[in-house]
Amino acid sequence: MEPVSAEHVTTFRRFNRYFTRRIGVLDDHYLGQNRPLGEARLLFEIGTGASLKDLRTRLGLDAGYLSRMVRALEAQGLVRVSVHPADSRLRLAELTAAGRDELAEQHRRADGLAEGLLSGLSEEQRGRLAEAVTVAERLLRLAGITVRAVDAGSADARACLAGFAAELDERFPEGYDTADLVPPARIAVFLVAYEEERAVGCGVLCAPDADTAEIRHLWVHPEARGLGLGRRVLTELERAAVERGHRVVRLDTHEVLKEAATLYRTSGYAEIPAYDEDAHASYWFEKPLPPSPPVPPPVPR
Amino acid sequence: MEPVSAEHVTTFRRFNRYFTRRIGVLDDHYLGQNRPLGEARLLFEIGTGASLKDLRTRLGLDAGYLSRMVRALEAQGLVRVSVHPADSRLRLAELTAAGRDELAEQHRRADGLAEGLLSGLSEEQRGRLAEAVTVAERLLRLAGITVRAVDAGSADARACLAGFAAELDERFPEGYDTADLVPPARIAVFLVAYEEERAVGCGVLCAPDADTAEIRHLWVHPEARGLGLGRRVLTELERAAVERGHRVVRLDTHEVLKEAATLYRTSGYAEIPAYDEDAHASYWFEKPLPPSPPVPPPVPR
DNA sequence: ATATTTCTTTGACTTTAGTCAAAGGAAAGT
DNA sequence: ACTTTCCTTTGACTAAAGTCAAAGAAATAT
Repeated sequence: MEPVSAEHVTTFRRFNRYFTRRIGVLDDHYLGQNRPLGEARLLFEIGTGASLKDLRTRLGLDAGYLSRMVRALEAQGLVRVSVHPADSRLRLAELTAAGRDELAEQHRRADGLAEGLLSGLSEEQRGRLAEAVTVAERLLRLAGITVRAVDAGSADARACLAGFAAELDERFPEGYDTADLVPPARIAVFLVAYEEERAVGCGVLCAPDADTAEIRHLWVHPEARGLGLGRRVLTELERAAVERGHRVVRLDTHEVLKEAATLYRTSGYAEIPAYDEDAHASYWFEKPLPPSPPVPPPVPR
Repeated sequence: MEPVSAEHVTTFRRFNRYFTRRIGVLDDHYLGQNRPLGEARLLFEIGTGASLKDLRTRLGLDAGYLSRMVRALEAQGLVRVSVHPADSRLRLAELTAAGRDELAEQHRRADGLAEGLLSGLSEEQRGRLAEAVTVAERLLRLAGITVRAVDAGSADARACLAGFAAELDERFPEGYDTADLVPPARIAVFLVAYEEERAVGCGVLCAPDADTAEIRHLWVHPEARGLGLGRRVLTELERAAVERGHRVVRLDTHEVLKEAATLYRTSGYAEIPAYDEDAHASYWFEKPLPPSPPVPPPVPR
């Protein structure tokens, strides 16, 4: 959309360089006592147990290389390897007590180093640093999330709807039945947000008529909340509605979903009378859309 | 001093982990086309020219290893090596045109990646990210700076005083003569601030009498400004004064040094009448010190 | 039931990274 | 003038990291 200013690029790169030089050295994995970096990383990644396949993709390693490393850790008594119960082609790696001990020691050292570094600051400054890195992490995570239109029947789409329904079921005193989800046939656009290939949010656009679009099932995975992802998906849905030529978009929400109502109000939605008798709705909102299609974006690249 | 809260350690470590995983991969040096990381780093570090000795300490490499790598780059036509004009034991490495081209390409790629990442955010979010990383970088730099008492005649002490004098000479219309510096014999404590072994600031404590301490030549290297280092050195000087049993500390400053007066005022100093006729002073300040020695700190560790 | 795909293991490599010690030329200390 | 220290080069290594291909066992597709 907007071009990225050179100043922001410079600032960000300066930080990257400084940070990797200063802190990268104090990276957790370099603290694996006398262990080669690869093994230390592997130990860390196995954590509470993982299949070799997972480890391979997570660490981006060659299959042969990984196999040997895991066997080396096994020979050292740090890891136990078993056949995966569900699929006997897979191997499952888990830490032994000794492995957990070493990992714990690794964490203790990392804590010690971080503590040493932070001790050079006053408590107030530490607070400001903590806040700054929290903000930076949130924004970096958000920047790495992509929102894509997917088939409403795809596994990711269904997983998101299941997450959405499970959460409403918990939040509503009367529960929530997956039958109340919008039927796939009525879905015009299904957006899924991906964070590193994991589906972490969704939103559905329906088209009750040519003028009107309706947004439903806007949901963000609990682990991806607080990043501003809800707003991002909402914006993308509106963009899709504009592209499809709708002139107004409406949606409903319920008072138990406080954050939602705030999001809609601050996104230009105005409350309107009920347009249906959804049992799970207590507010109805509407927002006019700009004429479609907007000027085609200048495609910076 | 104050213990570091576990929460801050956790927050900071979480960020470290996330950042090195997400961004470390996009580290400048990994962008050295098909070049081994070591060579790419070396190319980057040579930049506008450096002695092998410098490179060795900056990169922390074995002398033999470095020598071979430089020769390899030379064989590839990226680097030119010559005898150092001032000391013929040293070798000077410089980039050739081809070397500069490759480095420029490396930078372009890094810029491109950073831009791609930032393009996932709105302009407003990018601004917030830039601000957050700027704050974080400042605080991390400050945290890495150590302030130590050194001999007033040491090279670092003299280098700082020279920097201080040169700056005043430039700022004062009438100039500043190094003869106006406090004579070494009258220096009770000389503190130097080190950032990664580089002297980046200083402060002098004199002791006109048993009750009174006087702070002079408080200075921070231009490249280390904005970190809060001036306040840090000031605090350390006051601590030294308390330890030595002084009951009050005074200092003077001049109106052309605006930042200084603000620092003193916000550090508990009150303006007092002139206690000398220093040509470079237009304000005089004083601050009472707590009784000495303060309760010995609880030494957390 | 057969072919194809997926996942892991093994063997046989290469490249990168790094260490250590000896040696020689140049500068600095005495 | 001398010894000592500093800086670089060279030889002779080792360890870590990574690649590629073949092969076998298990699951999936046809």
